[in-house]
Amino acid sequence: MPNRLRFAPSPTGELHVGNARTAVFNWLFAKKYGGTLVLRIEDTDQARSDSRFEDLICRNLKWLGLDWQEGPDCGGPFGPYRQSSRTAIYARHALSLLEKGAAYRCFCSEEELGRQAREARQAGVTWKYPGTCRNLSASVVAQRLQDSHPSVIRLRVRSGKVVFQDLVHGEMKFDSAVLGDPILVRSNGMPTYNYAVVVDDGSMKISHVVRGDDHLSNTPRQVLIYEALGWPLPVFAHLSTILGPDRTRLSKRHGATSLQHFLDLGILPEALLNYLTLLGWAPGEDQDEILSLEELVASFGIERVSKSAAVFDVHKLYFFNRHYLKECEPSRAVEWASAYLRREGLLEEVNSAVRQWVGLVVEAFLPGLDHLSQISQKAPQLWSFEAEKAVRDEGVRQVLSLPGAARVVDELRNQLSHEECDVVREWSSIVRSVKAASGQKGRKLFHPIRVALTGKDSGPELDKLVPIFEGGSQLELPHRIKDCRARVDEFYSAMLSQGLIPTV
RNA sequence: GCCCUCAUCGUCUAACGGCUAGGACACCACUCUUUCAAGGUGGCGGUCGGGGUUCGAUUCCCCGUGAGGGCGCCA
Repeated sequence: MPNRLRFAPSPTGELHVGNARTAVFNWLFAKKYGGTLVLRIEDTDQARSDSRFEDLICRNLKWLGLDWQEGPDCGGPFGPYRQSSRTAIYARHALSLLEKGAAYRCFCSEEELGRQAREARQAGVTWKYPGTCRNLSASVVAQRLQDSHPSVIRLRVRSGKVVFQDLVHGEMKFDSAVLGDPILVRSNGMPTYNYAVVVDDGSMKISHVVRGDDHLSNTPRQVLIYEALGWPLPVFAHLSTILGPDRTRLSKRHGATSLQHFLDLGILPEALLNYLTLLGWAPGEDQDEILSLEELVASFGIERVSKSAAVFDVHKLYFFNRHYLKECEPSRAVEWASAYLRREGLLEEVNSAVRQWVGLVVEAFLPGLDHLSQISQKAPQLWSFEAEKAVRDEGVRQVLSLPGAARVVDELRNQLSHEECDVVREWSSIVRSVKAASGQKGRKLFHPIRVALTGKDSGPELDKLVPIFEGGSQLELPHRIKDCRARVDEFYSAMLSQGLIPTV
């Protein structure tokens, strides 16, 4: 029998990393052991479902690098793949259960049952459906239906143990005595979740149900529905929950949790995929944790999946992202970075000259970035050079108090003042000349140069910044970038006005 | 309240019942460097508590404790 896996999100919001991880494990399972992955949209909650989210979820999954063989977008032999278009199927099977006597109609009112449940809870007693309508005679049922008395369809739960196999937890055994007869079909004719999944998984011939362990307690109920339908049980694999740093279920209040959010942040999909896989799974003794898509598939094994809940640690995600950012094709980072800079209004038209220049910017700032959107915090310093303000900065002042600092700035200004000098090409010889003329070397040489050029006491390497300043000053940008000469001149004047240049 | 699940450094995890409980992230220190990063080297740090079984328990069993989930005409 071929392996058939499924991922079944509800289109009620953006795809959460917890659900994405479930999708990843399903996908890995299908790739590793060979199998078909089915995407099914669980949109029976009409009030909260929105096709906009369905579209977004699909796009985000593809962005992560996942693919599926059957689904609402690509069709397949077991469709339709949206629960909202499967109501006839649910109704048909419900009818057959009714005929078999495996299910029955219940006319108890929602209010009455709700009242009982509340009272029981207050009294501290466990409540389950008492089975009032379990054994109504056929004529009574017919009469009430005739009177259009509203009714639901309930499963007739058998007594005894319920057993199923779970690849993560092993054999699971439950006593059906704690279960009340669950509702299969609501009074409005819509199926309940537990019933719809079973009908879908069964009729789509799903062989392995890999999902979150929040469904573990519902599984016995579902197993009984499989039994009633006379269908073979799939093998289950219940994945542990992902928690926030406070050890509660990861949710919106923990901040960034959706795939779309990480995409916007400038997290590379391969980094997120690698991290998500490592949440609740480890490749084994002494194996590197940095794993490509192919390596992940090769070393994955469902039997190594952890049973305990895992805390989502954004620092480790950033670690992977830094790694993949350094490895990634430069053009990819440049495209992405350009988008961020355009959003900040720092770029307009991105032609090939601009693109080349952004390449330099990315190369200069990349080593310090956790995620690419940080470029929009770092890069603006290329534009915002204010010498007057800079010389009042404490860090800068400290640099300028180094012996010979003023001399270095003065010499640098002299060197840059030659009309026909190509600053980028001659940068190292300019530095050499400043060094010779000022008699300074090491930090006493480079530090003053840095502050005069950038107005800051730290930042990317000067060798990388100089081409960025010079190149940037030649480009048609929304805001002009000052070249080295303008910077040093300005800085020198500011020093003069602050009395930082000793008069000789 | 009842039912279910889970429990190794701060976090993610590894360890046929048997080496000094291993690795990764984070953190700290050192190193490299013109600075901040990045890189390199090293360090700190853990088997939830109590009972058993055993020559020997992180591992098996029981009892606590803690955490998460389920008990809906939500998914």
